[in-house]
Amino acid sequence: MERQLIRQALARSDFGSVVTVAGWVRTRRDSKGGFSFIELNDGSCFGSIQVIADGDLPNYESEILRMGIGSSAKVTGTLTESPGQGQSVEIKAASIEVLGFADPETYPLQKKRVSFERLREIAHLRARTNTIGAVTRVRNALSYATHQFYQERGFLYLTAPLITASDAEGAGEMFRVTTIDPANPPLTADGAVDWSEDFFGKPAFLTVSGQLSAEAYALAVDRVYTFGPTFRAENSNTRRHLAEFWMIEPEMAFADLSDNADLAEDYVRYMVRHVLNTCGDDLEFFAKWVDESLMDSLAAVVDNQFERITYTEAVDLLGKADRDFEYPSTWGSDLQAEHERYLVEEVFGKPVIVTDFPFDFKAFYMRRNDDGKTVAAMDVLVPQVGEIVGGSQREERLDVLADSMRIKGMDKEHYWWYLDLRRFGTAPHAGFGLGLERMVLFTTGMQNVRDVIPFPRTPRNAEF
RNA sequence: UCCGGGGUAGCUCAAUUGGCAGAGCGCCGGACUGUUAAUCCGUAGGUUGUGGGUUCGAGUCCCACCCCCGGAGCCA
Repeated sequence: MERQLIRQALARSDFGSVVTVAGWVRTRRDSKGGFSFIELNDGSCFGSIQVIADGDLPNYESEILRMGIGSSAKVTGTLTESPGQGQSVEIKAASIEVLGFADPETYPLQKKRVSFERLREIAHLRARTNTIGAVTRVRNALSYATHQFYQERGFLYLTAPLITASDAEGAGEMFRVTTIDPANPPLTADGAVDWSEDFFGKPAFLTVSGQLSAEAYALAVDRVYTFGPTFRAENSNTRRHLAEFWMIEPEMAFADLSDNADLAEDYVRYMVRHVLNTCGDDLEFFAKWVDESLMDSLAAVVDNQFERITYTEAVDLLGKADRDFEYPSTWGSDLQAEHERYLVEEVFGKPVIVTDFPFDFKAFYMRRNDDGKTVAAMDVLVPQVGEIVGGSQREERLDVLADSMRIKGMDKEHYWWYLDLRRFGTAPHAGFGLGLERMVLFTTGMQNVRDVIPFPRTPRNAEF
């Protein structure tokens, strides 16, 4: 007898057929009429399947009545139309094989709602909850849609290295990768750690971005995307930041900032459509229990063009705003979170792409505009989450790039190969990074990135 | 890292001026029921984050530290 996923069994209507499913008990309700209702879930879909366990079953008293929430079982029985409310299909069990009991005294999940904070402490079990199960399926759908979107458009999937010897990729503090024994490091003559003795013969770190690698490949095979983990050793304690997170970074040759913004907008809309098409039950759950405005937010992405404004226009809008900000916005200072939220949530009510930021507070690789003050950068901002995409047209002119690096105080020697890309057959190109966890937040209405990645890494937290 | 809030039963929380540590839910036992976050009755369940201090007496006041959450910064 072939076992089926519960998703497949629930979709059937050939009542009378024999089916086999397996999963974990979500609830058990006993009837002293001599039988029990067992809701079994295997994570293949939001719903559980109701199993009717009759008292005649040989192991009814000995096992089934001891089978609490979290127990695992394999059930074979007859698919029947359910007379009860809340489900159309159920299984009248012919046999129930208990695979693993879960002691209700010590099993940490209960039928009642458990706080997200508590679930983080039992991250190895939290995927068995409605919410985290739904998050897991949406996250998967976004990943699938990502590959589909880029593959359809001729982008090559690029596996960028996770270990880098660039000591500054321009995006925050880095984790060091070393094989040196910290208790007994090799030392130079002046007593400092001798990194030339380390595994790579120089200091090495976990990557903060695959962008530089992606640029090299885009300037050879036209368009690529990376999709992998990224690491930031910042002491960030917010609901939007992780020390290890997943980022998708497309990079296109022969493309400018406008092409880049088009790609980002198409990509985000593509993902939202895919989730709407494939995760209906999960979204319904989020809209009911997590974020009542979720469907409106998603509809705003599908039905509208994103608003596009320049940084300068944004500062003007903020200056005219009829409200007080904690920090005033002046041209030349970066937009504060409160400014971004005002623009996205109050002025436009849909995603906003802000472009052309001042050179002073943006990265060295961004292409300098003709005005001499701004660079061809862009941020995509969405309601609730804020910045979900950051990108730019890259500086393809060797002399300008070298000048920008000089102004930013960077050592050109470390970037010799990056400069080579401009020295030999340079071309206009552009790309961006999209944070997967932030995208999951946006598509689920969840509030905290720590709840939308399987095992979150944050300062002082890497238990699982 | 900075600012604010918090840490009391398995979970979510209460505890007046410093005066006998409580409730709901869950678990367990019983009743009842084609049930749906079932309902009703009952039992058990505590090193009040850690370490000091003040006091006849500290969950409560003082000092130090740890951890969690939210906001800010860093950014995706």
